[in-house]
Amino acid sequence: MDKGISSAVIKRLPRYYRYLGSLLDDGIKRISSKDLSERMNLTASQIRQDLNNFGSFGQQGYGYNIEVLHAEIKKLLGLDKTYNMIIVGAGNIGQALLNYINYQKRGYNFVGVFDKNPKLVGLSIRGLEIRDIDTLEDFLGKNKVDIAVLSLPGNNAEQVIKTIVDCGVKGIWNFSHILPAETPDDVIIENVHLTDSLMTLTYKLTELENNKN
Amino acid sequence: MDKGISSAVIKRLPRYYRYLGSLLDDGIKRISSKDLSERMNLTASQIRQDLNNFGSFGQQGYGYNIEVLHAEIKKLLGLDKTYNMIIVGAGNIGQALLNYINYQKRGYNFVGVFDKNPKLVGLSIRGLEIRDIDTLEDFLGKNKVDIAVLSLPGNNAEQVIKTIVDCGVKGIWNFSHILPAETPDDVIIENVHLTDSLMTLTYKLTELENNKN
DNA sequence: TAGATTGTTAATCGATTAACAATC
DNA sequence: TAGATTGTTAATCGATTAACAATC
Repeated sequence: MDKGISSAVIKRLPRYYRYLGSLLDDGIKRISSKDLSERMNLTASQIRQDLNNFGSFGQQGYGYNIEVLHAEIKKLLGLDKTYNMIIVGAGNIGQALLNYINYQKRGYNFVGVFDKNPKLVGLSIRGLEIRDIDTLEDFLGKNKVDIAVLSLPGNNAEQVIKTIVDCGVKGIWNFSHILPAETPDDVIIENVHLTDSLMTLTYKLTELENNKN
Repeated sequence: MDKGISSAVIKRLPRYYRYLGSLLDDGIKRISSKDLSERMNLTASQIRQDLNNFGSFGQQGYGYNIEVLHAEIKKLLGLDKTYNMIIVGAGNIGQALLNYINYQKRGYNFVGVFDKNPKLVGLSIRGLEIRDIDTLEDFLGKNKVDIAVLSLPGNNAEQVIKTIVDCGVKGIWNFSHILPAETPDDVIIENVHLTDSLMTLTYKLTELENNKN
């Protein structure tokens, strides 16, 4: 039913959600597409177009009820549900995510942390014992896991992805540097390339420098 | 001179750089736009268009010399230079980045880490002593810093951004949740919203679920 | 040379912006 | 009611794809 929404629109949804959340925190009740567009640095037209992909959430002459719109987008993003998650790779990034995402108090339920380093296995972070990665397959057979976070070095990631996919996990949040292999259509992989982001920054810094001369 | 390159193209540059690096590692010497397009899941046309924004790096009948092209893109991304960097916020994310980016052995030079938590101040990570955030302004007055990494809670970030900008730092890699304030045109802020990425994943998982029914 | 593949122009496609009737 | 602002259609803009002459 929601099929065919352009990915440009989808990528803006979390941003709408953040801005609306912040307006809610400020106790603001309603907003027009024009006001929102000025805050978000978009056009009012684009906001209305984006939202109308999903429904008619506004009211002529009034604008949008922020609470309602926020809740609608929350639902669209699937944030009204809870997700069982595991972290594969308990290094700094894995630990950072465990602390950080937990803190957000959304519906993210961490049910397991895995690592292959014997020095880490057995330790606990945030009340979760780090398990040996060799027990991953067994664990996945016994527990429902919706999302696996891959925060381990790239060379190990390939085999882990295979295991995870074979065990029926549908969502992969991939911080590893592996180049995407073939995965089934019904598995969603979201790749995070932090270095890409840093390179974009250095590109722009370089451009700035060049334009000065 | 490089002014006016579309941001869609710029965002693809790091990806080209990664793929070419991986080909280099595999000892491959040359590649045609067609072959590369199949590996990267783009069209050959798009690759040629993208590259020709910056110059003519290929050769008819031959394709592209991978080593040359990789080096060219490296230069475009400003990765042939070195950057002095500081981390503001020595929590999990800050520490993860310090370890992780260092490991990459590119030209990223961490020259300082700051936090306001007295329990952290004075400790060392990766040979860098964590300094009190109150000494940030003083430090910036005495040291050239190109990029500041903001990995601290949003509520503190606003004041820190002001200090950093006032002290002439031109690049900000922002992991905090602050909504972007006004900054001068010659300051580049690259915002990383990890939760946005996770929300995109849950959106797609939800879409998948909906389409099944 | 013949084949391969680029660089580049033209055609197409999709996304953003503008305009406005509908209506709260 | 009059003013404000939506939802939506049409116009514009920009990015991607196709085509092909140039040339290694």
